[in-house]
Amino acid sequence: MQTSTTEDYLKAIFKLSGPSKEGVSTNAIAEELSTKASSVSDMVKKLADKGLVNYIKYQGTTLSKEGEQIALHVIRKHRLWEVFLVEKLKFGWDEIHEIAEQLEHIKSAKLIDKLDEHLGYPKNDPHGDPIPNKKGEFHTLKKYKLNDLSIGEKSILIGVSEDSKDFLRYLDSIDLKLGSSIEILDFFQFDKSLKVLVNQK
Amino acid sequence: MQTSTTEDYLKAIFKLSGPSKEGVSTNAIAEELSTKASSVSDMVKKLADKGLVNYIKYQGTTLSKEGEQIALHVIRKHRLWEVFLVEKLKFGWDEIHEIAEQLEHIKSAKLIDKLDEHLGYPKNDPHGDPIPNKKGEFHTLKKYKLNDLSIGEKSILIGVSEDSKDFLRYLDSIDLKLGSSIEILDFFQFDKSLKVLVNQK
DNA sequence: CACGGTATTTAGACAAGTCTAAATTTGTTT
DNA sequence: AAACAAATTTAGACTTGTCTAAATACCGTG
Repeated sequence: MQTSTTEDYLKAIFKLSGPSKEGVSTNAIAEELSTKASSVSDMVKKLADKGLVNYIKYQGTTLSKEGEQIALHVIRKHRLWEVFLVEKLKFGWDEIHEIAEQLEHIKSAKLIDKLDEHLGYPKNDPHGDPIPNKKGEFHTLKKYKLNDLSIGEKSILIGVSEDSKDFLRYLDSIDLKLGSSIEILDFFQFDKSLKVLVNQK
Repeated sequence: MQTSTTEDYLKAIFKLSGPSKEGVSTNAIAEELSTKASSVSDMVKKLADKGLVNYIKYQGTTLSKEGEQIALHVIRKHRLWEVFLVEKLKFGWDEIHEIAEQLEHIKSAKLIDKLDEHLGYPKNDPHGDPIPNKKGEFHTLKKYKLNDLSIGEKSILIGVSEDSKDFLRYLDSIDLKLGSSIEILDFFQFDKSLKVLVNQK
């Protein structure tokens, strides 16, 4: 059983791993986890010893199959708890990250199964990010773009003080559902807005 | 902010503190926490430095006012999560302790307030033990006896495979509610049953 | 291709908690 | 009151993860 620090590292490496198989840099991990590069250097060595990552000196780190499974499982837990906090406890979507960051480390497979059931098997968290299933599957490509989109839209939501459920409803209204084709056309840095192509229009 | 180890120690000391003000023995704490006496000896010294316990060498440990408040707050969290696990996630009452043992260390005052509200401000956990309020109050004397009773009854419940809600209903049926006078008349070691006086009869 | 700057790794130290083994205190028994 | 056993504490070591400072590797530019 891994420590919560191990889980944090695997999650960070997963988050920083682009679609390419490039190794994630030590500095990037350090920044993501608000720690020092030297600490990361130590840790990835240990994670490599446990077979959770592939690490080559000076060339960065990638997740092993097992490491990726663990990362996906932690992300699943994080996102399910976020749904719980918003849907059941009525938290604002902007307050939940820090709490879910703790809850994601609770160890009990049965707990997560029951939580999933209790929430009605949600497919996305309150930010619109997809929730991996028990096997860690979540259709990488399609959902990756949805993920990007949600980040862009989030900034706008802050401006108009909308709840994320409204955001999800908005997505419905523009006919954006699972399976819709999306293409990011442009990204405006000055206001963080996105121009996207939905279903060819 | 205290570590979860600190919280475990304070909770253990609280649990082992009888109604008297006797110091809790190092060995008793070690057994309760499945650790060694030497580790406990080290830790209580550190807890004393932080003002959370009163510790006199060779004479045991008691909680300070602040230490007791923290212990009660942890117990409050533990019991609220137990209610959640049974009432909302439909866990059996015998599966919840280990999970609540982890959940009790989650840090967020707002989370507990909202959880309490979501559960309808329950006064007792699924084992019948009282849930301290936000101030840590839970009417020590009266509830202490209820607590003892629930431990005795728990053994019986295991025998007949009853749910704790049934147990609470049973309590109602014999007219035992908050405020009823209770006196433990006898305790039979061989089958762990209790003979009690309820409302003078 | 050498140079300087950045990224990364190594070395040594530290904090929290734990353990084993040895020393000390307490308390009981005669 | 002396002696022994049980409880407790101390001493020293270990683990996990972190940090600072110093050493080393990598890489783009001249």
